[in-house]
Amino acid sequence: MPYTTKQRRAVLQCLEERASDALTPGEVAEELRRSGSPVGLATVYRQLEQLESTGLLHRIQTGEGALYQYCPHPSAPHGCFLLRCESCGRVSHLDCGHLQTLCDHLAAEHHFRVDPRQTVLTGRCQACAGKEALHGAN
Amino acid sequence: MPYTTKQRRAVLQCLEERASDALTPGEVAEELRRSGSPVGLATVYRQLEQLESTGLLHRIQTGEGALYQYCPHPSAPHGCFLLRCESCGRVSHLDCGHLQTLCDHLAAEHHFRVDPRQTVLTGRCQACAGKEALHGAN
DNA sequence: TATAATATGAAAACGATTCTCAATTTAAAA
DNA sequence: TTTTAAATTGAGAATCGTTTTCATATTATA
Repeated sequence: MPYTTKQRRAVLQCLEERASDALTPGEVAEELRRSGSPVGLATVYRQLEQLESTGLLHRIQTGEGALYQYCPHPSAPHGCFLLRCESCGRVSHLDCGHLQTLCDHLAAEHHFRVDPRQTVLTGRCQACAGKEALHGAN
Repeated sequence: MPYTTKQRRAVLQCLEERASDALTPGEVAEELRRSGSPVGLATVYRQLEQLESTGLLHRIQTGEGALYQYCPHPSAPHGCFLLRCESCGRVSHLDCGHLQTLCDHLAAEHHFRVDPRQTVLTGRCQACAGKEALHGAN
């Protein structure tokens, strides 16, 4: 059974305080160092993995590595989906009936059970879509 | 402007012949070596990247690295979504009106434009969901 | 052909992540 | 409280996927 260590609490608190950001393990370690409670990078990795497996954190896999973000409603009945803007990197949470409807449809008609915890809808947020319409598209 | 080299053709042909599989760059290189037209790993990476950017290949990012799969309909009007079974790893293509409806809804109500080419719906296919119901869940 | 632009491949470099292992901390038992 | 066994820590080494380097080879064009 896992022990409750001060490193574990520090990692979770760090992500809770920056609940609107998705951070890399390195950024978490740096943040903790600056705030005066340094945690070894290996331990940061270990704790992030454990906290994710219990549902307290979201994990977002990008081409450059993993991001972790605090999960605001860890015990939602059906989990929640993530929207990630590939331009600014921001991740937002989406709890929308239409998505549930789609998942039901996929299960019934396409024999596929989507796992919301593993699925990230990637695209453009409004702000970034607007900017790119002005300047040259990307 | 890119040249049409024999390595480029070999990489694309390799993935076309195994259109139902998502392969790692290393697996592509190995396959080519075995089939008698070896291509350097660095070149495999370069060609996969280019072929993906033209829409001929899908790219799926996993925790262990990237997978590439032949795209059966590269010029679909709205792109297509991918379903990936996190148990057996198989990737299937989904061209479904319900998904388009959802994307329209997200754009209209949530101000977010999903990019199908960047989005992978991860979950369990029927076969794997069935197996796991029998044996211990995973 | 001659040439200029582009691609190749082997090896080195790189960066994210995992592993190793001795030292430390935790939680529960005595 | 002390003891004890299990679990965690952290620094550095190791691993692994990917990118870069650069001299050589290939491609398309003049």
